[in-house]
Amino acid sequence: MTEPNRVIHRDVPEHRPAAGGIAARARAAAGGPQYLAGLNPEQREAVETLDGPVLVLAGAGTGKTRVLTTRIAHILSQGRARPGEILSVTFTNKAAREMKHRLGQMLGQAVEGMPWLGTFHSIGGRILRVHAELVQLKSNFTVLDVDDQIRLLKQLLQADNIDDKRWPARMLAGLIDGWKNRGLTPSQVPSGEAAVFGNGRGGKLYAAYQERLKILNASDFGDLLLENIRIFREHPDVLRQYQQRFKFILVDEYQDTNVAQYLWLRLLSQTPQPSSGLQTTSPPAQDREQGYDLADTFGHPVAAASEAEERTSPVEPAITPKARPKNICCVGDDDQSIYGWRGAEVDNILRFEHDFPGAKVIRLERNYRSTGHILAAASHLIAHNEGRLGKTLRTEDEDGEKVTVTGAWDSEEEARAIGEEIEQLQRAGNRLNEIAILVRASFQMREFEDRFVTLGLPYRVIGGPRFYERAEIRDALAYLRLINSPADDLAFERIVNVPKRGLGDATVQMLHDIARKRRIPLTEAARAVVETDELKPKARGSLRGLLDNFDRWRAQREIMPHTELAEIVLDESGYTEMWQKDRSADAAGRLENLKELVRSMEEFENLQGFLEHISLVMDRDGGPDEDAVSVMTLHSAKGLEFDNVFLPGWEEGLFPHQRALDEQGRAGLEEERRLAHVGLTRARRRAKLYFATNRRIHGSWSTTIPSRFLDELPAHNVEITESKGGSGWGGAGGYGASRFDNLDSFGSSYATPGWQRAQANRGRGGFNEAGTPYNAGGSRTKRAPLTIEGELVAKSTGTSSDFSLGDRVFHQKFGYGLVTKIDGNKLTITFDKAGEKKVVDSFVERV
DNA sequence: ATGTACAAGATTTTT
DNA sequence: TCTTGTACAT
Repeated sequence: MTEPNRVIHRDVPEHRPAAGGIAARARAAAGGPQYLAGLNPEQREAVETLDGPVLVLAGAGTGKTRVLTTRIAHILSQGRARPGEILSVTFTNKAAREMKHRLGQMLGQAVEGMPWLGTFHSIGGRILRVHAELVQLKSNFTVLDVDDQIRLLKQLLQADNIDDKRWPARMLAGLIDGWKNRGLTPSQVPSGEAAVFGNGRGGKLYAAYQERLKILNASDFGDLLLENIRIFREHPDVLRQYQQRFKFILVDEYQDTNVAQYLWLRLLSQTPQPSSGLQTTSPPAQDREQGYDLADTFGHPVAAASEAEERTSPVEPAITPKARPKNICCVGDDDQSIYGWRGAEVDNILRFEHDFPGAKVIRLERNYRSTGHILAAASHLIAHNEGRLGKTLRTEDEDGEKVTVTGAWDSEEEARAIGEEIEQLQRAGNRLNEIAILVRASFQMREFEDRFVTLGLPYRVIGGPRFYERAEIRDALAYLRLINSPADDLAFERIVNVPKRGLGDATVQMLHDIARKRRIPLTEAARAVVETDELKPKARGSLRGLLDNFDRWRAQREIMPHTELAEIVLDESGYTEMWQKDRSADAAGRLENLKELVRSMEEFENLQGFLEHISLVMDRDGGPDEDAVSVMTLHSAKGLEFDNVFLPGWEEGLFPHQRALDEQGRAGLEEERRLAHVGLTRARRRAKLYFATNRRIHGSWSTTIPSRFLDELPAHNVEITESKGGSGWGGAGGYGASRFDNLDSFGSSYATPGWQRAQANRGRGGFNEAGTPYNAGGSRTKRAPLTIEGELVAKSTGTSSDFSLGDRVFHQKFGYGLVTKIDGNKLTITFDKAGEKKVVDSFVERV
């Protein structure tokens, strides 16, 4: 083994002696411990309790991030640690950036000396790079993303002639990912899942996958942490170094950590024994039972290669009374755990006190974000969950406006109603940046986009494909990756025929066969093949040309700046040209993105540095900050806040999502409810809930019933409104009042779906399907008489659609037209002026 | 090697 | 209904 100490020093430049001055600077910048002044007593305690493990149970809007940043400032200011001795992990890059930004504001320059600030994966990756040789990698390994992972698996499946259509590579990738998140070896995987790989063969495929990763000098995201854990287990001296280095550990969003992250944290957070090295005792029995046993976990990811090593089981660091956990501070909210489906363990936070003996639990319960009504509604809703630690949030803000609940006929009307409310808010002086629409599933977004385009309302969709996930960026990066590391098969494969150069599947397949048989990377295989006659002359020439290009670029790399090299590569490879020739609408945008990519390279010293950054950190930065409504999923809204929040689609089957209920049962329901809680608590001043009675699911119309979560809201804080602005299902006079009775008042009528009752009781024609649970696939032919204020009075029908093909109709907005297609209540009409449109039959009138 | 026709499947998503 | 991926023909 090399001398990790030295290596680490190279890797951590901020650890120079000058760092000691930071505490002083920090104190000066903050004017003494004045930064503590604005904190309430709870927050202050969370900041100042520096000794021993601390769990901060922080509800929504209680100043979590502020506590974490202030805590770091406090540690520095007290001289308890130097920047390099603090490890702060967050869940997302976004959160890490936010933290860094705030620290910068608080400490000025000092933040530059704060290197161990980032996500689990980025920090894990960083440690792994330093000790790469311990897992038989070179330190410049590439990190595969999901896409690469899937393609690698496809290759392996193909090579092994495993062609099981039920389990395509993408699903296998998902499984492997899941296993790694849970810290499992193939042998520990639940039999149902293991069967996917076939008996015995499963291990082989997995082993082949891991082996191939090593040959390609690559790692997937799961391994960034798992290999870390392995190194820590097998090389106690390395572990001890990091244990000694990190005097303080801070973790944000602890409720979202998965098992691998948990294990990693637990290893790092122990105090090493000063005298006799690490304890070798076994972990507590409870851990073993619950599958958290460190010793059992992931001896070696490559099953075949590991057998020998596993028997010489290394010493197992464990938390014992002697090796006490030290200054770890985890911040989280069990009520905001919404990532269970991807391996997050709420249990981690629920078990904190058990895992870290002597832990102090501090609750932050004063909410600084939302008004009284919103907070009350959210708290009452979440109180229906059983498995929670329990917090009672309070606010000193005014009650504000009640949470509104609005019913709409269908999703289109829902979008229209929300659009009009937004315009109203805008007229009243609200900035669009302070308005968000949070949906459960991304397919809901389209309806809003359509509507906003019509209205000319600026909007932005958050959480679309990230910058670096775009095809053109990934292609360009593949070129650069391949220059940097010739062994990068996935990069090679990605660009070997992009732009088209006559090297199709057959050629690539051949290269694969050679590469795998000889256990060499594709590039080397290509080099070998070019020397033979195995390829047709045309393909051979083409491949040779490509290899020559790369040789030239690699040579140029030494003598020219990397940005210039990038431009040359994109140019000479014909890649830029390919998009220039492309006539499709987004080609210009793609070229623009490529320029942006080159521009972003300027910040880095060299190609290597840039690529390392890319694989772990690069994130699309929000574009220019123009005023626009945000549309996003509830999941991506976590951690954000807006004055006005619209929450459409509160219907059974959609929210709570049917699949969550089917697959996770009660746990699934509780997670959905937490999601609802997260949604509500994003709002500062106004929260507006919507449900539609009809929604199109996979193309066919279904009648839906309002979400049970609506029943779980406290009547006192909620107002039932009509769908506004000429779109409601009118005549809601007595409707509101009757609903109030059905809203939940603490502890009562949880089981009775009041909304369903209310609907059934209305006794209005047309709602004959209301209350019928979720009949997917049923096409709706009967409908209610609609009073559309300001528009038309729709037809009252007791029978099926009154329109027939060829009917001449009138529409308020589009004018006169001809019915050309009928689909349930959706009509396709060719309007005289507006052209062909799809319209709900209630908005047109036969003339 | 590339274009077209048809079937299947369609939450949430970070690194 | 619409997208995506695979099978097949050119």
